Amino acid sequence: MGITSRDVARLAGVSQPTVSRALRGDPRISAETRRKVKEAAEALNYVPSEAGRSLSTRSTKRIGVLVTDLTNPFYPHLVAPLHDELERLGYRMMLFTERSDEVIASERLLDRSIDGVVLTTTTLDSGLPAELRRRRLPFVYLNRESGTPADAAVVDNRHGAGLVARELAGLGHTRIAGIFGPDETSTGRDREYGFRLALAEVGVGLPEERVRRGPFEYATGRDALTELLTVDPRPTAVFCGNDVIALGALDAALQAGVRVPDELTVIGFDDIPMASWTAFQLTTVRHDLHGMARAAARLLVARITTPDADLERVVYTPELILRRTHAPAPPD
Amino acid sequence: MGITSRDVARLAGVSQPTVSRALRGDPRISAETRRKVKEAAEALNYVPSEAGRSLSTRSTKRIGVLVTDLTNPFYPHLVAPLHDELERLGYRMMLFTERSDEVIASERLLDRSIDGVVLTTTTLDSGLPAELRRRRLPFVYLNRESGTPADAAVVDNRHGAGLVARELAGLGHTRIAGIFGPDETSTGRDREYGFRLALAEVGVGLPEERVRRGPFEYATGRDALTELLTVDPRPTAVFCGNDVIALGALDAALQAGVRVPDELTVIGFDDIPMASWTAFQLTTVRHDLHGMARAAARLLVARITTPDADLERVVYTPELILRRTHAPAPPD
DNA sequence: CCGTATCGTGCATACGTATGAACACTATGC
DNA sequence: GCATAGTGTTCATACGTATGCACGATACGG
Repeated sequence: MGITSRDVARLAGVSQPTVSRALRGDPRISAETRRKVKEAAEALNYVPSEAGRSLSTRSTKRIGVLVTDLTNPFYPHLVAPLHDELERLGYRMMLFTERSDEVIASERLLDRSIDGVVLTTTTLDSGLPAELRRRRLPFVYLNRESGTPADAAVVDNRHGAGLVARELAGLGHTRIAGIFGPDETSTGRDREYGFRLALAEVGVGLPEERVRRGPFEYATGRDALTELLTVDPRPTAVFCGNDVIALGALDAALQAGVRVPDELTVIGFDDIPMASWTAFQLTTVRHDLHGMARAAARLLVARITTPDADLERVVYTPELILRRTHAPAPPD
Repeated sequence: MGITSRDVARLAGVSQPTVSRALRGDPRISAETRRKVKEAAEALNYVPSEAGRSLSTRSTKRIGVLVTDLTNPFYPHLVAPLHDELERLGYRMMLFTERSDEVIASERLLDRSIDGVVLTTTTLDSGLPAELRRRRLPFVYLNRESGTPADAAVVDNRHGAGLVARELAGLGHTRIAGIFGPDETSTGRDREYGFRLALAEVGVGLPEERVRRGPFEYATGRDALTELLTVDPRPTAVFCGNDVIALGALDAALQAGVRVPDELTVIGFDDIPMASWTAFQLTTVRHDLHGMARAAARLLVARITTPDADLERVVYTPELILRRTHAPAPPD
């Protein structure tokens, strides 16, 4: 069924290795032979077998990308530029979407069907990074990271959260709430830590009763804010672990009839495109999402090419984007 | 570097073929031998090479999925269940996101690195389906389809659009507008056609000046509605080719200070989760998005298994979901 | 006690490409 | 006119798994 290099060789009147070399651009093949081979390949619609090539070269030019949940509006903004950059570098993307890292670990990543892995949603307690390291399968952290050392493309989450804390303090807020990501993620933990640290510096407290944590999802923000609105006295501002949580919070406020920003300030993190929709106009922390994804692709490919180079960590510095969901603290 | 079946064979004191058979569950292998082999494989952390297997079996257990743009909130709701169902059926997903089908065609799909293809965003003028057919690479249409016959999992778009037309007519709207998808997509065309047909039946016109078309994106709805609001007299209702366009339209109305639904009725199509957010409460046409994606996976796998079976077409019937963006036509 | 099933395993090989090494052949220099 | 260098191609083989076929071992019936 499939046309092989041998078929091309027969038609072109050369040997199979010559076909391989001619098509791969080996300089030792004469222009004349190359022309003949290319013509024959064209005529037969020859496409080299990926499996054959992989087996021979021990490289698949494929990268595995792990993401928990594509329907979360955040991840596509990471995956899309990652995909494009990988293609640009001559690699293809294999997407693995699983709730937990562990499920994927052994079989699926280790059958030599991929040359490397991009981890976008690792948790700090995941055994996967260590396992990949042990197996010498190159990988890179994107967005989140964990204790096992590896190349990484991440945001300075603490700094970004600090910007928010100081802005809120400057607006006179003192009853501040937080809806953070999971404590077992670096993004969840660092954003909370940076926020607390900066608040403490300006003398504002963040009691546990005004703190909620959960997955970086719409439902987390919606449900958490609904709860927080019942706390008495009610918080006047809430910092959300990411934009998606913030959108959930905005929705809950709308539902509850609480006016944003007059009665409640809401601030997110990431600045995904939806944050700028008229319906939301979310004040948030912006960072170079696309650049970060592309950097991860480059780091990984570099690691595959030169496995023993020093580890590299690309850290993006975020900035505060002031839209319409923040306002001075209302008088009591 | 990689552990091969030969290494396992050596440790277990059997031949390489026996390892292959034992691990694949060949009934001819004795329980005792199988135990020995499994132990050895375990001890060495053996994982069979995907390339070796593919080369030998001429099957990769991989499916290519073509999607134009993951950052469009619609597609993840198609891709996620598709991914899960494919995994359930023992296949992995390779994602190809490209603006145009053509780019992908030859090399990337035809190097025998995938066993089949799911087309989610084919255009009617794409040459890809015919090419795949010619090359005998199994494929299935999901969501959209085109002239080249193949298995398909789709929605009865005309019916759904008809529901909207009749609802609008029942609410007394006469100055109706439409923001449809691209004319070269089956979903764009069928939804427009079904809408026009049903409107004609109830004697309502849809003049070209109140019609816009564009990609199924937020920006399309936003920009098109901004324009439509300048048409005099202004339309009192607008049907959007999908929910994402409708969200753009809602945002444009908000921006322009036009109250929905009092001054303008907006109706979408698909009922993606965001449509039910409090900020939108979009009236729309619901269909079984997940079921459709799973059906496509099953159809494709069936086609791969039995290439000569009759073509199958799974058509889902949609229903109207009345939320808060529709109202009776305002008095002139 | 031998022939014959039956069962379990090994042997040989196929799958398609890539590549080091060998081998022709031509051109060059003395 | 012969050794030498350089060029273009073929030969042989590796990569890792799966599978048809042959073959040895065991059990069983006659």
